[in-house]
Amino acid sequence: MANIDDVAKIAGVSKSTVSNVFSKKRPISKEVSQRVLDAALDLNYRPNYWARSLANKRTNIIGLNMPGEQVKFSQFHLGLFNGVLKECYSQGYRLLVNTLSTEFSKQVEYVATDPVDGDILLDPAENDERISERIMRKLPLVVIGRPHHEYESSVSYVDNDNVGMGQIVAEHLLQLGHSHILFLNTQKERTVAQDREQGFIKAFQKADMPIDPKLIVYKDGKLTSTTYGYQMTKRLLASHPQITAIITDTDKVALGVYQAAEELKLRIPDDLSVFAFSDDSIYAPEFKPPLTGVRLNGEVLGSEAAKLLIEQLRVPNTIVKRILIPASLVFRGSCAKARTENNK
Amino acid sequence: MANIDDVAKIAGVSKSTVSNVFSKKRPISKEVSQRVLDAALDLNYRPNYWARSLANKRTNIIGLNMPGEQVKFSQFHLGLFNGVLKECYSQGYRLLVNTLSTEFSKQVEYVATDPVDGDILLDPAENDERISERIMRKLPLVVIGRPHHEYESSVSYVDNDNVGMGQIVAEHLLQLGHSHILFLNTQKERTVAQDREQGFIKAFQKADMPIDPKLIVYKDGKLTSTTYGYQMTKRLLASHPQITAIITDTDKVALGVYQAAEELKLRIPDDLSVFAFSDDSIYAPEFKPPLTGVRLNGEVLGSEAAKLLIEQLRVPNTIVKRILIPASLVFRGSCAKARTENNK
DNA sequence: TACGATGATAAAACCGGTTTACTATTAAAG
DNA sequence: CTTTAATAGTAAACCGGTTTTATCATCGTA
Repeated sequence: MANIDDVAKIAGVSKSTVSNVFSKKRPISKEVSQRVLDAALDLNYRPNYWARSLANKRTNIIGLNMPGEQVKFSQFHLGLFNGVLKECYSQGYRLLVNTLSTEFSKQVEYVATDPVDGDILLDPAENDERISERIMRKLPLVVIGRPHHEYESSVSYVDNDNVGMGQIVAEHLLQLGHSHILFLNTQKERTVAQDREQGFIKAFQKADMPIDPKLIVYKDGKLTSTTYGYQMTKRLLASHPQITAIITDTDKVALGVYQAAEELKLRIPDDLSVFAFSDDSIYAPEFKPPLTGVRLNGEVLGSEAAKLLIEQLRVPNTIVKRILIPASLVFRGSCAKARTENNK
Repeated sequence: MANIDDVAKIAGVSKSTVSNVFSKKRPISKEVSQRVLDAALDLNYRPNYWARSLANKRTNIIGLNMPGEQVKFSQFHLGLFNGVLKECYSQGYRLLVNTLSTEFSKQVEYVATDPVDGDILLDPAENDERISERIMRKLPLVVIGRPHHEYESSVSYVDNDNVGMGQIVAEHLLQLGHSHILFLNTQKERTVAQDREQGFIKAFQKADMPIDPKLIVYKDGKLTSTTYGYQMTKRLLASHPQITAIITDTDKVALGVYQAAEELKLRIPDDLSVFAFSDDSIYAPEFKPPLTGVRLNGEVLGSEAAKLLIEQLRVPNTIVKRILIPASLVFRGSCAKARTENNK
């Protein structure tokens, strides 16, 4: 492959002139410019991306980083991904999807700086090494989802309005007359769990209704989602027969609820209303009855995150920002008015 | 950021020794190694990705390239994407998604070589510049989908077994007693159209049945898929009332067929069987009746493509390969036995 | 005519690694 | 006790760009 020296020689100019013709960092006279471009065309020359990045200390690539072993993209990620790409596309950035196995990235011969100008991080966890590492290295960073307290004020992030969502959902069910609502929350450590719960409680307080703390349960990380939904539904309905509605984290959990309900001969939604956060799955409409949930705007989340990051790259030292994306309910038929004493 | 010279100085060795400790290209004694690693840890040093790439002429990044303006990933792409990522993950490659707007990539200041070791190309087109360009530059390349004749024998590719699929579908319908089958094919220029048609015809020949060429129609690029399905169904059913089954390209086309059928008061599947290639959409199960189609193994397609490419990168001058992924029918209820004269 | 200012190009240093060619040391072989 | 071979490490060149500094011609102005 031809390099910048070859072009310089053919065009009869110095390499710095060729460089400036391509990078446009300094004006080069029309005639010389043309001579250089002609020579480049002749030799089929293009500036080398790596050499340029090395000298520029910029790559025009942003990274999308998902936690180690989890490589599966879901429907929600698809939207997110489309959002990020849309933004990259229009602003001239490439996207590097980074899901190297830890096995690889720990080996000495693979240790290296990341080949990106900045990163979008998914699913932040408590004491997330990925975050602390990037802060230490001063790498521009935007997190999708709320990071834990330790980083919350030092890192820009974009998140669903989980508090708001929790509240809206609870209010909706309260208005339908449900007063004993089982909340099958996700793992306690995750920030989503805490946020949704907070909204849930807020709705009860606003309505001046008492909350039974036993009706908020958390997923055990070891259980599969469906098993979790199934087991908890059976257990809690046995101990708390007053329950008329269940809020689940995902539709997979809801599937377990449906199974339990069938065994218990409870009709949905007549005897039991079921609600699921995240409308992201392709299965939601296939439930019988179709599952009511919220629409997570993955695409908006993605594009906002990308915008935020690119802004950081363009204008260094931008302040830390938080963006909350509101979500809307999607009514499908798995929620109904609470059964009253007479039709019980 | 600390660089290799800093580390060398602290550890009291030359930079080439540091380089060899990290790249492991030459053995360095245990003690010196340790001294270097300690110094690196102290300085929080990591080898610079771009400097390394420049010297090595390898990036360990593979590119996923979609045609210019089309940035939307669909359900099918999702599977494909998961397949590619799975392979990257286990083989230590990063994935660069490349969807820069042409507006950007044509500007002189953005012209550059691609920062990848090789590319996976989606949706090859006739006279595809992306292909010819990469062949010229000798960039390793794997195409997903069958490229046109000009490149077919010079480029490795992975594709669905469209010929086989066309044949299986036609055979299935023939066995159900349909003899007048309308084939709403996609644009004539696309290789998928040609392949599926070939399989379709093969099935008829094998069954020794005549084909009415008027019953194979092609999509006009300007129409939306649904309009295409709707208009063609109305037109062809009017001129050829013997038609008892319709094969469509996608479920969007099928939706148009369903609409037309409803207007014509034809019941599906009793009066009219409908089949759709590609099960990739989330809508297929939501049709009434649910749509019968084929399962495209996007994930397999993706992982096979990635494997092929990585093999090319590891072993230069590997021969050109073609991989066909078989697809399987998914029966859902939109196809039935052909109506016979008596129940017509 | 001489002066500083301006603009275009060139020469050389630099970005941060890898690699080649060479030297010094030690071990094994004859 | 040499000779040969293998091992460990280094200096310098190199990968292909960018950038700083220097050079030189041209121009307006005093």
